[in-house]
Amino acid sequence: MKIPLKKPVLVTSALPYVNGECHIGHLRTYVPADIYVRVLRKMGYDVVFISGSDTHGTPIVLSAEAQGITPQAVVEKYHQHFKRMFQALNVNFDYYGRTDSESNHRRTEEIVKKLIDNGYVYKKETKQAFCNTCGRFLPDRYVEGKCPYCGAIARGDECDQGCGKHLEPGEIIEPRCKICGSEADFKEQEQFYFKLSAFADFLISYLDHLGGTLNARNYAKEWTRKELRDWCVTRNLEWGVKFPGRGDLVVYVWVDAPIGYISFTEDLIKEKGEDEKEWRKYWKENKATIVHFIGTDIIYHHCIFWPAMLKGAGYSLPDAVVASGMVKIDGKTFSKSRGNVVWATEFLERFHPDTLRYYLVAQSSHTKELDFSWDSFYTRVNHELVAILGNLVHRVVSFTYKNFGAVPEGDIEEEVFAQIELTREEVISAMEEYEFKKLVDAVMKLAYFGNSFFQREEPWHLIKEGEKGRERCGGIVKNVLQIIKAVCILMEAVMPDKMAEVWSQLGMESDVHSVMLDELMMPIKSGQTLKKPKKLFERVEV
RNA sequence: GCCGGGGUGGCCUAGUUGGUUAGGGCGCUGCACUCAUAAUGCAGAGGUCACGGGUCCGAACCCCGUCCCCGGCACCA
Repeated sequence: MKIPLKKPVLVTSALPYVNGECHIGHLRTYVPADIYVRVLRKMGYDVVFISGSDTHGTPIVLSAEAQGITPQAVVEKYHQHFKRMFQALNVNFDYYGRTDSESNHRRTEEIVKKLIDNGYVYKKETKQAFCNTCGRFLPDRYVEGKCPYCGAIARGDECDQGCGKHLEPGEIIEPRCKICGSEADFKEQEQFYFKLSAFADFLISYLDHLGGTLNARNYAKEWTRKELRDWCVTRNLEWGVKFPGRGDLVVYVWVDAPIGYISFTEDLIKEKGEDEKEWRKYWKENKATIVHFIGTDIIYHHCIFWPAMLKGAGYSLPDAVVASGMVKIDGKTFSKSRGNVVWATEFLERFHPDTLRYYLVAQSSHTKELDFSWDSFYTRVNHELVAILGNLVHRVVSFTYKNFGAVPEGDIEEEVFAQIELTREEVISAMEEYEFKKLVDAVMKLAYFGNSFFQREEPWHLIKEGEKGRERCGGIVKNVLQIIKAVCILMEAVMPDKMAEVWSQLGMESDVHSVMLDELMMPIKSGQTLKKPKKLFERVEV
């Protein structure tokens, strides 16, 4: 999707649910979002990048109980953990909030009230499983019993191991509490529902124009072909945003979580000291382009539920939803309980964050499943980062440093400019397609061209062939330094630390993080002193 | 069951409206080079594009049928 340059862009990254540590599955969504933002800025866009912790909901309450601490304490612990991880990985949000903030409570209440006023939320009596031992209502997923259709063991909402049928509340036979194991029974309980069914026509036409990746759009369209059922948007919990006028109910987490996108924008505006009304530009007046980065697991919430809520409450609608595929490990599904998981901390103790950033986008197309294996990681680091990119930088900078000490005189050849220009175009179209693999492939191809060019011209011979040879040699070297400079600018979004290192080795004075794409075609300055070369990446051994 | 995405040389994979000898990477073989982290460069071998039929001057790509793999199926973050 081409984004109009005149509008500001708001990029959001899915909110991590803070009841556990960060793993590479999370990063598969956040790293590309960060890359996207960095490239957009280099292209001249005015971008705001936000995210935050999703702090409410039953799992956090249960996890707190299990540890004998408050939900606040659980949230605090993992909120800080995620903040540290993002910092360590150079995922630079302009604002990273949390959904239990005062501003998010206020915005959620405002939106829910608006939905009630507009007639999109109604009251309904439902049967709710109640555990007498735990003394509380149970969400359907914490109810276990027998399927009334096939007799298999089933969950409260679905016969997940038997016939696969969806179960209505109250249908399951011999319900038990999954938490304590004792018998549960059903009680009548008042809940509030969101009239999703009223938005069917709206969603069908909305999805036709929605930008982003095809997987998100296709999944969502599929839902609109079926009957859209109304959503129960309240829960019997203490922890969460109180439903207006009801002290005993909180709103369902999927209501207040995406509203975080709005309240975090407000918080950012406030933090920047701008006019408090500035956020309206993004969320009320349609004056910005809104892009959501998510995983395929929450497409339903972002492409169906969320736009319907926004529409119903009179807010601006997202322009694009970019959904990344799930991560597998050695071909197997992620599973914390089976230990089939790679934690971010574990990774960062052993490797540089930029190698992970590179791997995550280089390994597979964004919308496809990514099958992580240490073997494929080592191959990419050793054969691509060390052998192609690191080697190009090291051989050329070393050679120049030793023989010239500074960038030599010479003109940039047409062939080199053409190659850089081609790469620039490939990078831009990769962004329009949300294909981050195409970005790294294009830049690696440019590095490959650099190696090939250097090899072909054999400057190590020229340098020994008198004054004429030395002059010619300098010209060659300058051309390859220009290629490295271009690689730096284009790859900064993927490996910000490493490219800053190269930038400094080249003796550049500016900041590679804020350099624009226009710099690509500006010849590197002759006479600029190089820094003492250092290996860029270390080989990793199996 | 329904829906979606796939099945391309030993492995991974590109192929956007059908059009010259189906691209790339890993691995493999040979040669060159020594500035560089035994890194690089050049060249080469290797494919009935799941299977059967059809449309067309022409199909990996379109249509029909068959087989296989993966994912989703709603209140789950």
